[in-house]
Amino acid sequence: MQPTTVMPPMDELRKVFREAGLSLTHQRVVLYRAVLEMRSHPSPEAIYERVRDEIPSISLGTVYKNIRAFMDAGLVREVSPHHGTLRLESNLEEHHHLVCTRCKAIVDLEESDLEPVRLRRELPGGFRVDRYSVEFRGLCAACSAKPDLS
Amino acid sequence: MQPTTVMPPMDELRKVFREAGLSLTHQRVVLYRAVLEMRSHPSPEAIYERVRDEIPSISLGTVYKNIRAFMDAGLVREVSPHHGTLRLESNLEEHHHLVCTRCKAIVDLEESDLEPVRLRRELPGGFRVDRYSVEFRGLCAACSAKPDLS
DNA sequence: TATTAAACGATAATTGTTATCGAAAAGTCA
DNA sequence: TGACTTTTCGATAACAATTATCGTTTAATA
Ligand SMILES: [Mn+2]
Ligand SMILES: [Mn+2]
Ligand SMILES: [Zn+2]
Ligand SMILES: [Zn+2]
Repeated sequence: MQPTTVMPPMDELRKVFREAGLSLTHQRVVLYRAVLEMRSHPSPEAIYERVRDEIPSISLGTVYKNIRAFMDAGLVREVSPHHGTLRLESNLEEHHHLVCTRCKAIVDLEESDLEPVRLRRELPGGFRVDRYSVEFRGLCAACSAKPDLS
Repeated sequence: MQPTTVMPPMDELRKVFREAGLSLTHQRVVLYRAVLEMRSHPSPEAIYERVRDEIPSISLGTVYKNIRAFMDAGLVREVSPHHGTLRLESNLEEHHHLVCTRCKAIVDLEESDLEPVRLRRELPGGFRVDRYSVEFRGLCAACSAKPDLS
């Protein structure tokens, strides 16, 4: 059972946006609700398609701009810190990763560096697992030394 | 200590490429060796920069083509299956992912679905971890039903 | 070495994303 | 509420990462 994300009512949304420093527009409300409802980790395109039912005149640029605003405000995240460019893996051994979210560095962690991951239940509906790996996200030494020039 | 990737000598390379169905070209040899040496999970651009020292006339297109060929042959992999496009995460709880490498579907796994991940050693040099998550890669039910139309 | 198939380099095309800008809507405060 | 200021919107241009095209060069085969 998924943790039920209650769809925030209008006055709750007003507060959320206020605290995020985002003024409340119709497009934003519809976009935010759409993203919260879609539990499929949607792409900008997928959100665009979905939201066009409600606001046919909305522009793809507006979708991107607001997604970015939501991310900057911490209302949503991106699934992968490497979505911008392909990164190659030449280490074919089973292993794990340490990922710096600032400089995008990726460092290997040997499989033997951690205890084997153990599932407590069956995986949902017939998913066939090839491999798994653990991703530790954070800041590398160099990046956490530098000031947060956001 | 990293598992030392021995740089394959020429006759070993000849065999690797033969088995992968790739004819042996100078560009390929240099590219493959570069990727194996670079343990930083390099981007195509980074590989390009590196290889230009040895083959100044090489084209970025050739880098992309051969990376693709290496991936198709299973000689290297891509770090993230979602590097093509941004995917949004609206579930701010700690959780994990089931990822279908065919259709790119991403399904949440609750934190409580697996035993906590435990490290056996200290993390290398001052890395500060914000969060971690486990990614299970494989084929979803729908995709593993369908034939492999590659 | 001649023939054939595959790969290369240059460059055009595509795709995902961001920037620009005038018009429209939202925030502010009397 | 209305005048004024600030922000956002939609349209579209610009960019960046990646793939496709194509004539030339190189490798595989015998
Ligand atoms: Mn790795
Ligand atoms: Mn998720
Ligand atoms: Zn870093
Ligand atoms: Zn699938």
